[in-house]
This record gives sequence, structure tokens and C-alpha cells, in this order.
Amino acid sequence: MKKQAYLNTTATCNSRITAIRDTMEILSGKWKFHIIGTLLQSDKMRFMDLIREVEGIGAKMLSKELQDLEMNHLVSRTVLNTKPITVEYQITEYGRTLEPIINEIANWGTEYRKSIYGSTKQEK
Amino acid sequence: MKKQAYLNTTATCNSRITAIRDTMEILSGKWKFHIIGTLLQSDKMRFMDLIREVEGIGAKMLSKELQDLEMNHLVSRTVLNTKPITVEYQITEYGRTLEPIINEIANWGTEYRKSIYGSTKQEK
DNA sequence: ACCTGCAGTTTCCTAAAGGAAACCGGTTTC
DNA sequence: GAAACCGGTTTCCTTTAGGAAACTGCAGGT
Repeated sequence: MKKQAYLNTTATCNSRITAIRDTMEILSGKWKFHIIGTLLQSDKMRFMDLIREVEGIGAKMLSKELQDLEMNHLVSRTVLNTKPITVEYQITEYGRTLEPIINEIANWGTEYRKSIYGSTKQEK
Repeated sequence: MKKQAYLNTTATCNSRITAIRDTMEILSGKWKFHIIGTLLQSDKMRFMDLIREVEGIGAKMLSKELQDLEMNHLVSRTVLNTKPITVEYQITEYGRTLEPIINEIANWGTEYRKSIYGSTKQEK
């Protein structure tokens, strides 16, 4: 008789899994957290500012990631009609709701470092 | 004169960014959150159980992801010397410290769904 | 004997992510 | 007038992630 074990099939479990997948899809890729983290503390930055602040990112990636974030209403893009044209990126109110997640992640990472380099350092 | 703008160069900023990167490297990939989420609610599962519960994952991926998680001390692997050999995977105490992150992510995802399908549904 | 389950590993392949460099049209500064 | 800044896009290429299927070796059931 074939086994079919089901544990993750309650409605609550399933919607939880879906919720996690949704969030991670929106925040996927190498740069999203980094970009959002930067915008969270700066409020209003231009494209070239971001290139400089988000260390290592290239124009293509930044452009693409910002478009993704804009589509999901996490970041707003405003074109100012100044002389050589400037564009301002800013985290939206909705984007700010990501702050708790980012804080938890940053905290955990900090503790992780401590547990590796601090203490007895017996584990890899 | 070349621009060099530095904003993210304070010690606090930098360690925050590093912390985020650390965490996300450990939890990278399509399956880690899903596996951890499942183990968080089940405590002690065998390989084939996980294959069944983590919908869609293949043996190769599961095996690889579990190794990663074990290396980072988030999951423990215990071989029982039973007849055809059974292996138990279990989240470690340390792995449990990820619970707040996962909860935040799950909550955010849930709210996100609501904001799309609920309300006026005027935005894509 | 044969099938099934356990816990994986190995091989082969495709798709997606990401990076480097060139290019665009325009403007201001040296 | 040469170089730099602005905000990107386009092209080309490499690397990585991920999946499907086959295989391993052993034990218990029928």
C-alpha cells in the first residue's frame, strides 16, 4: 500500500506556506533587501546615489530591482523636471511595513555572527 | 571631481548590511523556509516524510538543503540503527530562533494577499 | 521471486540570475 | 571642447540554481 502521509494539508498550514512563498518571491534576488534597507534609512535617493550606496550593484540590476519593487508598491519613483533630469526613489508607506521583517533578519544575523566568532569558537 | 557619496559607511550601517546578507545566505534558495517551516511544526521527521510534506521538492534538492541546514546547526540529523535504517531530522534549539523571522514573513505575506484581493482591488 | 520502502547519490540537462561593457541623449563644469 | 554627471537600456556572456530520472544497497511483506 502506498504511503501518502499528509500533515501540511490543513487550511492554516497551507495558507501559511503560501504566505511565506509570496513574501519571498517579492523579496527574491541578491539585492532587494539591500536596496530596501538603504532606502529605509535614507528616504529619497537618486539612481546614482543608490549605485554608490548599494555596494557592488550594477546599473542593470539596480534598474531591474527598482522596477520590481515599484510594481509591488514598495518603492515610488518620481521624475523631477530639473535640468539634466533627476529621479527620486523613495520607500512607500507600504514598503515601511517591511521594517519588522528586516529588523528581525538583521538581528538574527548579528546574533549569528556572535555565536560563531564569540563564545568558544569550537564549531566551524 | 568625482562623486563618492558615502552614507552606508558608518560602522552600524555596515554591520547591519552584513548581518542581513549573512542571514539571507543561510536561508537562500527555493526551499529552506519551507523545510524549516515544516520542521518547526512537526519536530522529528524522516527523509521520506519531508519529501511528502514539502510539496514539489525532489530528493536531490531536499538532501542538499538539509545538508546546508545541518552545517549551520539549524537542523540535526540522527541515524537510528533500525532494520532498513531510518534517519530523523529535527530542528535544533538554535533553529528555533528563526521562528520570529518566519512568523513576520508569514504575517506580511498574509497581509499582502489581503491588500491585493481584499479592498477595492483597483491596483494590479 | 518480486515489489515496496528507506535514504540518498549521480548524471544530465534547462532555465534563470547576474555581471561587464558599450551605448543613448542631454547638461553642466573645467 | 573634453570630461563627467544624469538615468537608464541593450547586448553578450558566465555562473548558479534547480529539476527529472536512473541507480545503489538493504530489509520486510506477500
